[in-house]
Amino acid sequence: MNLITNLKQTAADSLLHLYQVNLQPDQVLVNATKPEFEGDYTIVLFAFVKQLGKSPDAVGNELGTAMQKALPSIITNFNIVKGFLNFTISNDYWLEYIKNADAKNLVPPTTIPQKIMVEYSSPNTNKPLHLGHLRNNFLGWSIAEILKLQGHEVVKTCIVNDRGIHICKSMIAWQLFANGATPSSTHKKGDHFVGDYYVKYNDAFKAEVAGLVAGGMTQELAEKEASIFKAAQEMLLKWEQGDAATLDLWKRMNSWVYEGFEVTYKKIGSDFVKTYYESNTYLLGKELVEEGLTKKVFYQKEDSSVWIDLTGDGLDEKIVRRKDGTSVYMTQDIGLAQLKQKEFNNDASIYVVGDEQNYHFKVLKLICQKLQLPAADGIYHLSYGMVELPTGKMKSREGTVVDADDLVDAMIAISKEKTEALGKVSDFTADQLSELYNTIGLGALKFFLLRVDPKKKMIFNPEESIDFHGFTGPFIQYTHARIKSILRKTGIDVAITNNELLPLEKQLAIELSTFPAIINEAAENLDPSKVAIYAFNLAKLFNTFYAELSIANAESETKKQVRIQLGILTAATLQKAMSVLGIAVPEQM
RNA sequence: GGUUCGGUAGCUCAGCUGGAUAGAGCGUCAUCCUUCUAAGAUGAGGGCCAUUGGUUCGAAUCCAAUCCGAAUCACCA
Repeated sequence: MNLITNLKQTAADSLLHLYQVNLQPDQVLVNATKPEFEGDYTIVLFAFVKQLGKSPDAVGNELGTAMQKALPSIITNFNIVKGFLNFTISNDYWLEYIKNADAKNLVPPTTIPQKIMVEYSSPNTNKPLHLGHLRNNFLGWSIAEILKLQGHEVVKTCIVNDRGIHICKSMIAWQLFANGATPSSTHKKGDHFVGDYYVKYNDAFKAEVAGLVAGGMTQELAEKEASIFKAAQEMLLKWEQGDAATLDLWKRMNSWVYEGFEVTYKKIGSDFVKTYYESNTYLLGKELVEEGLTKKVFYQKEDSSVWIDLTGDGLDEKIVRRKDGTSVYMTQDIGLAQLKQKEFNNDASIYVVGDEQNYHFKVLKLICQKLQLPAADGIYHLSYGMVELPTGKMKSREGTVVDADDLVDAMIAISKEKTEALGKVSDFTADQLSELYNTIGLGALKFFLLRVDPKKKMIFNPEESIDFHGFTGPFIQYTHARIKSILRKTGIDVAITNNELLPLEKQLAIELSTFPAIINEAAENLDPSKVAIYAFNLAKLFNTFYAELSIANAESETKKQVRIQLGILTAATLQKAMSVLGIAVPEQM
């Protein structure tokens, strides 16, 4: 049992015994003691003082005495300051912790493992990935790894938006302007190649509309009448009718895009167990509409369109089938949820999707629950805020989109520059160097995007490059490399003997011991930033430790042994924490 | 207009299941490399925690109202 849980439980037991008050252990507030006071952990007494009608000092004394008696090997001392009961934890307790902690198994597996699906990335096949996709990918990948670390089985999936009018737009533009050019004939990455034609479509569209407006048409009408737009609409119709030539072109252009995505995913480390394509799933959910009508979850209007009334749940009415019998987005998603459930039988399903779709996922979950689909209660929306520029939202039409490939390459280039300037890796081979630059560049980028609470929107300023100092990935990578450098010199065979721990040694042990709780918190809140913040605090603490105390040249052999073990545990914890963020830590940098 | 989310240091963010003097990083200034990696450490400076009221022994944290910003309320996905 971890120490804080133990203290809470003991406090609850003691209170019951002393005063016959029945409290849940979680109702007892146990905090780390503020550094300016003596002790390690603090119980706030005010909560019970009132119902007991005693003074805080009296309660503190009685509770402190009882708890010390109950945990004689753990609590060595206590004091009371203004309603705060401070406990000092025994040296031996922490020494035992340091001795027994297993660097290879830092997080105990959950007792109730589940099968959890994480859907993330969801690219469109008409343009390359951008900064927003990076946040999505890193979040999805990370939350999957956090759940895995807890012992859950995780299925990573991706839904590709590969059909619709926007895809037809790049297809039309390619027909009109490409002259048969391909990614290989132009030496362009496939997704960028297709993206360029999407831009070309928009330019041509805009020009045509401007011409029509100049000829006296209203803007609105011109947008509908533009021939290039009509061509795209026609193409969508042909696609839906299964026209062979259209499907050929569609497949061909999509395959270019997938080749490009493949490169990017490989570089940033995204992987999926199963990829769903909207072209296969967009007709799903039709039977569910029938089922919903039978169950009277849905109802039909006079025009024969089908709706669900969610006004009782504080939401609006929502259409689930058009009057022409076709599905809408919501219907597809219900159908896809059912399909995923059938194929993988998952207990829970996490959707990593931007916060603009909060309403959609609220409705999705509600409808699935009302239809009594299995695991409907296990639907979670990991909603994240947009990445914005100092000038506001990124807009592809205005060319203010930060391209994923460009950004990743820029980060790697910067890490190369900085590493060369420091000149600490002269013994590396060319391959090792390029791997190191990747590790550091991507580490900086991933950490930058993951260190912020996902649900908050964040601002990225392309003018200021992402930092490599302070609260950053490279800082933590550096701390890891630093520890490894020491351990290469000292060796890692340790024998811990009786020993007094110095404050910094103890502090480090305490910080290390909270890692499993941090992973839990991150998993419960679907929030990798908790792990990022923890890794930073641990690295910072180690660096203070490093500046104050020598490991290799410790005052005594017993001290040296303890510090080597602390080094091993810190390095392992940093490595593990960073690994669930998708960030590798180098041995040397 | 309804709903949801946000407003904390010059900037980017923690803290929000109420607790002791509100924390980091960047930036600014100062100090520390003949001793384990200075991508580091130490210190200084910087705050009406949007505003106003309420609950409480105690409020950045909970409640209410107001102001500002964003998203959404599509038979687009």
